Amino acid sequence: MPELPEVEVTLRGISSSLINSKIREVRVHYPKLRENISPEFQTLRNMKVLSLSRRGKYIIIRTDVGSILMHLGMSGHLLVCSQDSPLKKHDHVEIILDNDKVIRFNDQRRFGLFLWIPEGQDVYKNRYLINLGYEPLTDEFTPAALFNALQRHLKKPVKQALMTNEIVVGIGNIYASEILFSCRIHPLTPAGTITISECEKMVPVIKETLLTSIENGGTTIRDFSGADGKMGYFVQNLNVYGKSGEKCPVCGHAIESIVIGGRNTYFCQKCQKLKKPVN
DNA sequence: CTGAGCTCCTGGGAGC
DNA sequence: TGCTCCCAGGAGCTCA
Repeated sequence: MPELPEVEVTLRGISSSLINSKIREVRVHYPKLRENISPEFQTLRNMKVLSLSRRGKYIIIRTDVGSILMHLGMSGHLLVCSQDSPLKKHDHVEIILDNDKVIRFNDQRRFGLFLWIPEGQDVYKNRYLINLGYEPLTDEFTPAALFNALQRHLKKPVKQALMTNEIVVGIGNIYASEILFSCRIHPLTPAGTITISECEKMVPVIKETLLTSIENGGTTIRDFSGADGKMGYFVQNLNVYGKSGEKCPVCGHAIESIVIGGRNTYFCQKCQKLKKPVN
């Protein structure tokens, strides 16, 4: 479910409740997620929340005694509610605050991650974060940076390369299709043949696509919602994702879908021509 | 080193 | 109506 915009929307949604408050306790109802939730969580009491940040699709809540590292997986979301509201199915973890609010982590498919990193350990050196690539919304993510990163994955289809977190973080299956459509680049184009001028086109499109989606509250397909339970509206801005057989908004040709790396990929054959191999 | 494929899990929808 | 099969927005891991 969540790609970078959905995680950012979630982060913004929980931040006002968390900042300047204390986590009274963390209640774990079902520990078996992607990784077993550490029993240490149950022993934590009255932690002061210092900051909230995001790295790729990971959310980091830093407190005075350590950090919580979270990932929403494919179906996870965080919901802020009052402490007396009833638990829902798949509410696996509750972060109980000292301000009458509670943040609930709900994850139907249990691919989410909930890790405790004690104070003294560098969160960013955690094995989940250490190899992550460029943060797309920062100034370091430039056309040259993208070009160089793609050169390390010569044969990989560019669509798969965009989804590789060691290159750039936060772009999942939906936005990868959308970004390539906006850039008129065929998703099967080998990453190594992407030119610097194509990177000059792609980088601003990546930033703009993600930012626009954040402004629209993310993309809701099936069950994504922000921390307030509201749906995201970026789905109305989608051009090709999930629209096979429908008309391309630019040329009217039918949108096609193919499977790349096991994932459905949507594109317009006419607008996104595959380049002829050099030689 | 790279890429392909498998894996964790539940639920919704299609097809019979 | 009910069963089975397939698919889904992630990403780490293993193996060739």
